[in-house]
Amino acid sequence: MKVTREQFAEHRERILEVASSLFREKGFDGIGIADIMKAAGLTHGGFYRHFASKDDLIDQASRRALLQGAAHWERIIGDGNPAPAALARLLQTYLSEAHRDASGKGCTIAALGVDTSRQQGAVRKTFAQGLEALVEKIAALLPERARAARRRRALAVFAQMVGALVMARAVDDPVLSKEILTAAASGLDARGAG
Amino acid sequence: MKVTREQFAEHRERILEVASSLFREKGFDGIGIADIMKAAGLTHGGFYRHFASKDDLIDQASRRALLQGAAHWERIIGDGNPAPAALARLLQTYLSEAHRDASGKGCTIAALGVDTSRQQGAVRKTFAQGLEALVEKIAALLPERARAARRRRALAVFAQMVGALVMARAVDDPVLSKEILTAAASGLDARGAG
DNA sequence: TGTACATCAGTGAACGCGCGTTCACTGATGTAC
DNA sequence: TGTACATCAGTGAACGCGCGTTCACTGATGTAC
Repeated sequence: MKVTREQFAEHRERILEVASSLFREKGFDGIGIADIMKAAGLTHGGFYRHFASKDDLIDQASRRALLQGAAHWERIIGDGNPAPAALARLLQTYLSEAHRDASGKGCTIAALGVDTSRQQGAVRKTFAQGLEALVEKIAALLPERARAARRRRALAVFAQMVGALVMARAVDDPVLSKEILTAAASGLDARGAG
Repeated sequence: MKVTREQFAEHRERILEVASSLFREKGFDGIGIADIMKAAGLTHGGFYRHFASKDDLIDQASRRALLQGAAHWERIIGDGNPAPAALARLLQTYLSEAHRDASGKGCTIAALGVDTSRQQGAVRKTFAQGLEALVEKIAALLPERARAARRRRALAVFAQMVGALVMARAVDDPVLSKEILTAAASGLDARGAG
């Protein structure tokens, strides 16, 4: 049966929300339309009233996840003063066991970057834009005078964050996993202060 | 028809070789048994004479890819003297556009780390062991006196390498992609020399 | 404000397809004598 | 060394299953009057 315009919009939001989480958890290939719709409290047939295809959902859900990630970073960073403390807060949160164990609610770059590199179409551009936004937030917290130097180091810092999370999630040994997170955090803290 | 013992062993090697490459390129879910066997010059039916299941192949192909990766690193590093030059060589190779564009022949951690974190079973242990081996090779090139400090920084350095490769592959903008690789390389070079 | 009706969001069965896996069969291998 | 035969690697059809997508249908919505 038809639903109100508001309900339709709510359903769409719910599908995007659920999809952005399940994609991050299980990968683009690891979760199907039917399960996403079920998780959103709907049946799979109605999916195509909201999205043109799974690829369309992949792009839009990724965009949403990246935007929410940037908003989350903003909350952690606050006004960004003092910068070293704000950067330390970001690193501590990002390189935590909690973040490692909650991929569905966590960083989209770390969770879906590899999946995206295997994808063709709109998602790859969406990812580049999402990545740029996060890199800029890191750059704003770095001490270098020159804008180019800040950006260069922001890219390196973010790479280390993403790589550490990917590695910490891949290994099965909890001691090694924690060691990876700690090593990356301490390495970046030491530099962030300099 | 039956084949000689040597041919059987060759076929097994060829399946592993092809699988280790195709998995890295397309992910564990992105390539099927039939296509792997076809790429190895065989038909899919014979697969189960060689491996118990796809999961079994995933584990064994990953192990092979990780071992070959370690061997490749050894060739790049050489005798490891002088250490800063050896580390610089490793970074230059790892963070090259060639490596970025050849995921099927490249680093298994960067290509399949995220896939592995979604997997359960033997692969995750295989990955932890493979990762340990690579980290040790980096640690041996670092200047820190204390073993623990070398290991800590080796983990951080490797995280940055992996993250940079993942990010460089995910974005569609070739300028940004190259920028990521360069930023990570210069960041690590500066520290490696210190 | 009330009524008639076109619209369309949602349902669930059905579609074709590709997947991992199984199976009967083939015929070369390699062993027993 | 030669022969008979059990073994088994490889083939290709077939299996059940889950996937993305389509479709006829339902009935509440929201618009035209």
